Amino acid sequence: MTQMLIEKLATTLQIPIKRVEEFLSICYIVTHEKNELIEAKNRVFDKLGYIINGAARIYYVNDKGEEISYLLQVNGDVIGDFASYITGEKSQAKIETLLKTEVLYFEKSKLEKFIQQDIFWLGFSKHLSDLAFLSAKQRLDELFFHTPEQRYINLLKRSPEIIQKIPQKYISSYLGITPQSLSRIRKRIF
Amino acid sequence: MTQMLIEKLATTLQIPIKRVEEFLSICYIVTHEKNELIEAKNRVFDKLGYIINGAARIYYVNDKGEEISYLLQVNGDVIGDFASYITGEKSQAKIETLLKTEVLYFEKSKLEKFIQQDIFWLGFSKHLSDLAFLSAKQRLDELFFHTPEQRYINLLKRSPEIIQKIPQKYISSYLGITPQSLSRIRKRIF
DNA sequence: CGTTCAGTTGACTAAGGTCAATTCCCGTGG
DNA sequence: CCACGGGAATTGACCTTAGTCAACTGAACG
Repeated sequence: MTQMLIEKLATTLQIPIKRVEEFLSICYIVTHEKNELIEAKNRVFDKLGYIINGAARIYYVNDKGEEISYLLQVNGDVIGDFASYITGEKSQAKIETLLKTEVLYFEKSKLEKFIQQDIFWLGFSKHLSDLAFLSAKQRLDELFFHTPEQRYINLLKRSPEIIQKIPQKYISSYLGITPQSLSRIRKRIF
Repeated sequence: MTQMLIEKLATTLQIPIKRVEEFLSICYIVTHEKNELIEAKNRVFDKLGYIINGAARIYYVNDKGEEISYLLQVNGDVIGDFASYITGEKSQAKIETLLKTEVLYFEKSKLEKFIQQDIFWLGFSKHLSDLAFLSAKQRLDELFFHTPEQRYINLLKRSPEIIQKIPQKYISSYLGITPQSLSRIRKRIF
């Protein structure tokens, strides 16, 4: 475990280094191969992951069998279905790596044990919910207030990493449009 | 304070009646007139409200001066900007009642005092964040997976109360379309 | 080389946006 | 009681943009 990762987690999670070290005692790292299906649908998400290095997509398959990319996650992003994590209900989401990807996982049950031992972790747990809310709201705002073209331009600015790492067909789906439309938008804005 | 309201809150918040009674000690009720601007923009939301009876819209004004209805809230819904509530940052949202509306408010600072006295309220506070996340995700899914027409049909099913109480111009904005388009959708689906 | 799949391009369709005119509804004042 | 005014809702004509289906290009890989 590098010092850099610890510091980054401290910043992201807004907790002291000491606490990060404590937290890491219930974490484990898995290295996934490229294009590995790491979560199938119809299961309860009893853990969350943090991408140390790599890229993944969280997607759904609709009734026509089309895959719809709900989220594209890169370094520092979370993977999992937070709704399933908090409600304990089954998730329809599937997760696939797009590159060789190192993920730091922790299990809900372990965090719950922590909470029983030290109330600090309940506050931490609330903070996770707050972060999940804020990122859902951000994505919601993006969809609600902007056109696909604006969303693509915003994505270019906000996350060049996604543009770089992830094939266009997934990006178009994430933006809520077809690959053809994305291709035309790209043509239009240059 | 009616018994019915207490029971409803116990269900909504998923806490025992005893706790609801305790919670109500830091709450107060305000009755707003119809079409009252109850929150201007550029302020921090240090409280949240629960609509006992009535209707309100949470909206933004874009750079063209157009009002965009972000949320339409009726009986049992929350009013406020949860993002501003948790981050302490200023909100661009404005809130206006659409009917004479009774709202149950509580202040963040009061809840924080509660938390210091009894850890139960930290769990409660996390639960609020979870609920906020789930409703943001629900709205996000609605926007991401469905067309405006489907969204209107879903709204008809999910909340006839909104259709009844709230003028179409706000509903169209909430759905992300113009009043003209909503009018055409209504024509189309009958 | 040939296969495969991502990405692009073209022709056409569908749906929502825009602008303007009209109708409907409702409250108010003569 | 009726006429009028004003805003909401509808309708029409036209525009813009994304979807669809199909063909083509290009790069990666065996």
